[in-house]
Amino acid sequence: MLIFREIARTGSIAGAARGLGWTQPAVSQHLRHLERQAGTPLVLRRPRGVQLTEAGRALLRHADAIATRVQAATADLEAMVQLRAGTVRLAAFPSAGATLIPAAMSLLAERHPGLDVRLRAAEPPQAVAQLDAGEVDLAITFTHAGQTPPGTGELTRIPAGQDPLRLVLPRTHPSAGPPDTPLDLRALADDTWIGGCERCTAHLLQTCELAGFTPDIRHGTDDYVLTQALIARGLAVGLLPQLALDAARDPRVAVRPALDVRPRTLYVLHHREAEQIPAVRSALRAILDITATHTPAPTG
Amino acid sequence: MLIFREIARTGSIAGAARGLGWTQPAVSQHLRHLERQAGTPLVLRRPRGVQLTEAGRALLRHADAIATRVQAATADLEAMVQLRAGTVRLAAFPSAGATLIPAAMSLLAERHPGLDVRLRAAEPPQAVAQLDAGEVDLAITFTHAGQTPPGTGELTRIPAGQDPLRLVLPRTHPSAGPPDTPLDLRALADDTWIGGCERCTAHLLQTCELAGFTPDIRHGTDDYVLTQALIARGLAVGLLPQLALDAARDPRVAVRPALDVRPRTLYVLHHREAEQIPAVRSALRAILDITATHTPAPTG
DNA sequence: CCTACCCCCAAGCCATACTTATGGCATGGA
DNA sequence: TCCATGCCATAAGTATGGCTTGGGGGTAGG
Repeated sequence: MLIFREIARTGSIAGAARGLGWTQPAVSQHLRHLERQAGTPLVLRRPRGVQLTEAGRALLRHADAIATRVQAATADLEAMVQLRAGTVRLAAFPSAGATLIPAAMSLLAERHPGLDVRLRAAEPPQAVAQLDAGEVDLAITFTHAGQTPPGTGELTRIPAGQDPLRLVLPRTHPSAGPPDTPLDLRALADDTWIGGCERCTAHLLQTCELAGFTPDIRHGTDDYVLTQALIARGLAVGLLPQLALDAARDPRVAVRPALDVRPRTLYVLHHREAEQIPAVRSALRAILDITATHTPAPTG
Repeated sequence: MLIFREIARTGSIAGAARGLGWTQPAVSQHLRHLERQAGTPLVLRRPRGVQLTEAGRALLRHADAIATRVQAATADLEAMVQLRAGTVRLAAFPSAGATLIPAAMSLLAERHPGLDVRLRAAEPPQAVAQLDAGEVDLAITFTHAGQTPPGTGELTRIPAGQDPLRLVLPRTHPSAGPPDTPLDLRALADDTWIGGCERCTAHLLQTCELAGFTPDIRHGTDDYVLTQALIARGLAVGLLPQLALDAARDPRVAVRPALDVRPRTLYVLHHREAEQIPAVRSALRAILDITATHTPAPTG
């Protein structure tokens, strides 16, 4: 095709060969092959070169259109490679989606303004499911200490820092004391508790068992604003991740570090080959850049 | 390209291989090569097959458009090969253009209604020039006996019958006698003559010289209607080809065969390779079919 | 746990395609 | 008229690329 266009452009087979950096017989053979499968001559051989036949002119029109399309295709792909275009779909758990991810998206937009980044909030199990279904490219998830990390088989799991858990109390609570002093869980053994998401509640139960008591969990929600509202009213105490508090801190609650409670670990998950996709790779980099500066590295 | 479309269509490399009649690694290698020059993965390999990436979807759109264009190109070319489309440009001298060629065009239109046949009138030298310039595909020409046939080198010349010359006289002329009885030129040695085109006049002169006299040529035109009008008025006698009389016979003139005057020979000329062009070949056939039935075969 | 499916990798063989070399043909100038 | 120049076609050789076979890893489904 390209050969035929060059023949038409230069008006001779030898000229096309020069233009393509080939020898004259090579071009001649290609033309012959093309004419063979066309079933009709495409050019008339004249002493001073060649002249297109009607069929040749018809083919040339199509060849030009095809060349234009090929050029458009390569331009599109190149734009994606050069990160001037492309889409990345993210699934993140809410508290990360409200803190780390927006920061990463800003960073990414700064680095590559042409990228189209789309975020949807999803708890870890749902995020993994969406990743499996091909609905998102990256999943930002977490696991609490002692829980099995997500990602079955072909998913790549990248640790992305840790998120410490904080005890959240009513300001009026006897243990509401100095904010930066760690508080032993057992001080709240007789309080009313509010749990978080399913896995968070399970972790809370397990942690308290380790501390020697069974918490009286009467409320439950994965909404950290609701949780703090209840706590602010003195209706419960809770164990909230720092990210949730970063996202929305109710000024009416007291926060203290929890003694002997290990942080949750954040992960970014993706399909193994997805890292080769330029837009996905750059998004992953941006996320890891943000998490590296905003959360402590995982300890194990 | 086609391979990638098949992969996208079947959703797996192995499926594409089955569809193409190839083995799976062959398709895999092609895809790898395509991804290499694209610079980004085009599909994600999943356990149950593959899934197109964003770049893959973009490429697929272009590939579909290109495939459509390729299909259109092959359809166009096939239409030309099957004579459902195509153009033939003819140059013919006027008297043939008024008689044989219209008949041939009708025959051709009957055989291949889709063809676009275009005719322009041109005396033999001009017709050859137009053929050389690529302005027409076929030239219908003639030469009188003793003249050198046209066609220099790379042109193919096909004899297409002969066209006898007739003496044309006023009905009142003493020699106007029985129409089918040949008349000796010398009977008109003392008449006033009208010549035709340049080559026809030269032939007239030469023929009369051979007969032993020099004709008194006072008028000249290649318009055979005008010629007959002059003759009808008794202003001259002339030597006209039968085709010219077939085209327009003035009822006021007498026509007799000319004794010892050899007919002119008709030729169809074309570029050697032009015969491979379906539309041109079929037009040539039609013309030869007509001339074969309407004019005697050339004798030499 | 095993089978089936899909994909990748490595090695070998064959075909395609480009090259060099040669000849024919037409044009233009000495 | 002869030679020189360009163009194209053909033929033969070589090498690159591409397809095949054989083997392995991994994941779903029975």
